[in-house]
Amino acid sequence: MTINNLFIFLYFRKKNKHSKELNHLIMIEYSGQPHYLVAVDCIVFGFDGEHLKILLVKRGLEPEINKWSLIGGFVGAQESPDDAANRVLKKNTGLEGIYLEQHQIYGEPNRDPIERTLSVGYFALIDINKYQTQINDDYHAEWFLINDRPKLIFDHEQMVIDARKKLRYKAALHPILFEMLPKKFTIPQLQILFEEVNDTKIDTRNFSRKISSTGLLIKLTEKDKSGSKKGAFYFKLDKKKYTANFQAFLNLIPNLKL
Amino acid sequence: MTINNLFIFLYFRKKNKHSKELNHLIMIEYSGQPHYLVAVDCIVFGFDGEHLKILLVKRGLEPEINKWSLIGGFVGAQESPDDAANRVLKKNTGLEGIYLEQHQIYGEPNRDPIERTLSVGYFALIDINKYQTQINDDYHAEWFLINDRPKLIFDHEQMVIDARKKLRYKAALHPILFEMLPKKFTIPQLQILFEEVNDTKIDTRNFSRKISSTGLLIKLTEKDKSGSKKGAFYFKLDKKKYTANFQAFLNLIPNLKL
DNA sequence: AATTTTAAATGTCAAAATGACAATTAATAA
DNA sequence: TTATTAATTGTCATTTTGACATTTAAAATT
Repeated sequence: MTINNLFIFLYFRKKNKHSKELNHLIMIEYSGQPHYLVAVDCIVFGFDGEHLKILLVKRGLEPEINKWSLIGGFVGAQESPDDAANRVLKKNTGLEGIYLEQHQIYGEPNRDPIERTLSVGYFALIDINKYQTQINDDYHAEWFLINDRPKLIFDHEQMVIDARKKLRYKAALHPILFEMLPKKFTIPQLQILFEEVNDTKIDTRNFSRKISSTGLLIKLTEKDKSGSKKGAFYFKLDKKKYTANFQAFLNLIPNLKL
Repeated sequence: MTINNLFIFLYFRKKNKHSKELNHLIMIEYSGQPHYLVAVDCIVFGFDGEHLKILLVKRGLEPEINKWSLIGGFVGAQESPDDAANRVLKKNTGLEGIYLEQHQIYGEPNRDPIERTLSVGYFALIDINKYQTQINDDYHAEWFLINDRPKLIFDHEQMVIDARKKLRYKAALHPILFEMLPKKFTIPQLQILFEEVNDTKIDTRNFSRKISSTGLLIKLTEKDKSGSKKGAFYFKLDKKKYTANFQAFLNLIPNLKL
């Protein structure tokens, strides 16, 4: 009998002094159940202005030590899975307040060869530039092109595939891709990001019309001259409208097939 | 040291005979982690032709025995959470092959007062008529109007709220509501279901135009005379198109706000 | 048998959104 | 001054949408 099970027993002894039957029932139904490790794994997406990337780390524990893996960790006793995901993200990127979304649970009995572990998959979107300023090599994290990533441990490969699909889905309906851009960005930059995520070319004219019609962008006076002679105007998000319209549909991808 | 932890130790003794350091690392990082119970809870939606309903059961174990709860159970050692959800659904409804979708994990440290338990929330859609033929009273399951349900245990109340929101979201984009209708159904029936789920009135003419334009329905020669003198034609799903277009957007709700 | 009743099915039209395509503009480089 | 390059803005036919009205089929009533 483990400590946990003992605790249950005492708890109901106290509450139900006169019911032996009840104590018995608890022991069967609740305490006899198997316990598992619970982990979180984060698929961290970034955008370098040209391509979609993911952040991977070299795993620091057995099994599969030194193999590339998603950023993850076990869920501690005093934290929720969401808490755990935020914690490991901060540990590995130095960033707080990252856009983080619970995605799917991975729970095949033998997905971890050592011991049964269920993993809650998250996907995270971060501004790659923010990260680079805070980079420290303590955790051997590294950005990879999404289409040129190393083999990953366990079922992490599947997690990346699933998360990418979900990112595409979500980004078609909600303005989440801004999370991967700097505060000031240009329309051409934004379009490249959409094209990368959806693996498609978008007509420049129709794209900017749709983006403008959302009313989410505020045009700045400054221009980004790095990409062309003419320069492209910077925009920033209208945060009030962003929050208010987050659930609104955008449909930025023509002839969308998911 | 529990049996599980011992197992890990031996596993790496064997694989890494010459590395004491490695064995040490495993014990810290892997075995020292807390283990939790993992459960599934299913929000089962049904439609009786007039109103949206959910299926609840009287809980058969402490704590909160005899209180109303979602259909749930612990994840067994040899099954995935998906397996577990299908198992408990079959046990409580007699039905197999139910539409089932992983929804969200509920993992606040103190959500279960006895012992830390994480629960994977699922939502399920079933044809309420199919169920009624197989009903047995062994598990005290009962249908409740979604808007007139009893108080639920733990965080099940929140689960229902979340699942309902998700159902609405999903149903706006994908043809999932057919899962709650009999094989033969009429357009007016379908419309009432959409109205129930979205808590709104839809214009009859525009609705049938949109539904027709999906190409998902096949008109039958038979009519349902129960609702009117004229009778409404039965339709059935074009299963090939249903499967092929499942991911396609429908946007059946005008002025949708999620 | 003709008429009434009821809900189902179909029709109209102006406004908005979409997709395909081309011309103009602002800045630097030659 | 001109050429070059990418950013920006524009046109138009087609489709989709939302608001609204009429017709139709069958049973019930007179």
